[in-house]
Amino acid sequence: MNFDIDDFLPYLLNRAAEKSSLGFQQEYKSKYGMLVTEWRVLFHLGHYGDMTAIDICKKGDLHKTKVSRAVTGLQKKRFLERETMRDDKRFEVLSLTSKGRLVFEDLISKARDYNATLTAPFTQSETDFLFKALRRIKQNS
Amino acid sequence: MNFDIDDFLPYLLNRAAEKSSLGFQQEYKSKYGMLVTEWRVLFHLGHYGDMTAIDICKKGDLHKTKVSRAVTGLQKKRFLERETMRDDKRFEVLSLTSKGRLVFEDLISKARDYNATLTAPFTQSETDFLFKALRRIKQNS
DNA sequence: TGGTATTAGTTGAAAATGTAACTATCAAGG
DNA sequence: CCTTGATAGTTACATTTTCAACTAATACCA
Repeated sequence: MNFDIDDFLPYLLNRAAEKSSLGFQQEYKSKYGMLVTEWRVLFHLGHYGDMTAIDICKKGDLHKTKVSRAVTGLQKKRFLERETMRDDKRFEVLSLTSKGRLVFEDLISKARDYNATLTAPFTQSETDFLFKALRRIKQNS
Repeated sequence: MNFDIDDFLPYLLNRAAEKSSLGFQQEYKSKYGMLVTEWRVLFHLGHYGDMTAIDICKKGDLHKTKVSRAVTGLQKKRFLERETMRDDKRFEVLSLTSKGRLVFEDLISKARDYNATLTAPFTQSETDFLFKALRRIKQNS
């Protein structure tokens, strides 16, 4: 077995991830001045509704310091607001502002298009398998 | 279409990549004190034989500053040596030392095992497709 | 030959990330 | 109550990464 660079899954995954991220980066970066983690946090809030930071950490495999900083950044941009929970003051509920929601709507539609472009070379069942396999790798590892 | 977090390919790829990298990290990190990029450079040299830094950049999608620093690190560990090319003094040929080669042999066999574990849930043809698809995504993006 | 543009590789500063320690709040048990 | 231990979130510091500028060598071309 000729074990090539592209045969080592973690490395191949990493390169595919980086390359595929590049094309979408300009959408949130140059247009809205956002960092990756900020876009991810916005994604969560837009998609799942109000959440606490720790919810986003768990759901998105993100470290809490990253989320903490992203939340600060999004707040500075007036994309979200935070409110301490009354019954447990350790928690802060994060919610998008109307401005933040507009940005989310714009980006999510771009994301859909971009996703479609990425999966265009594959049939529907191939795409389904690809996603299923990646989720499995993500969970098992 | 319910566009979930796990349905956005760049993000899913990123998470799969990070998770799958974790398990292998200890092999080169705790055992040999290497960084990811150092392991990747070692991988290239061990697999393809002597190369210049720029060759590794192109082949491995690595930025030249990363490679430059990784080469310095590997040299300090006495895993590789560099020699300026006589006919074009801008280039340096990088070659593994015998010590470096031993480390490579150790790690490459671990990498093979680890790869097998990761792909264990899939059939051979599923695995083949997965790799083919990832290479395609890497190239197309 | 001489001037300009490229290319290989390095370095320094700024930005981002990871780690660990920290504050504030709450829960549980005596 | 009061202590101990957990949890949400922030902050400080060290490590990495990124970006741009730099050196040294070569290529191109008038």
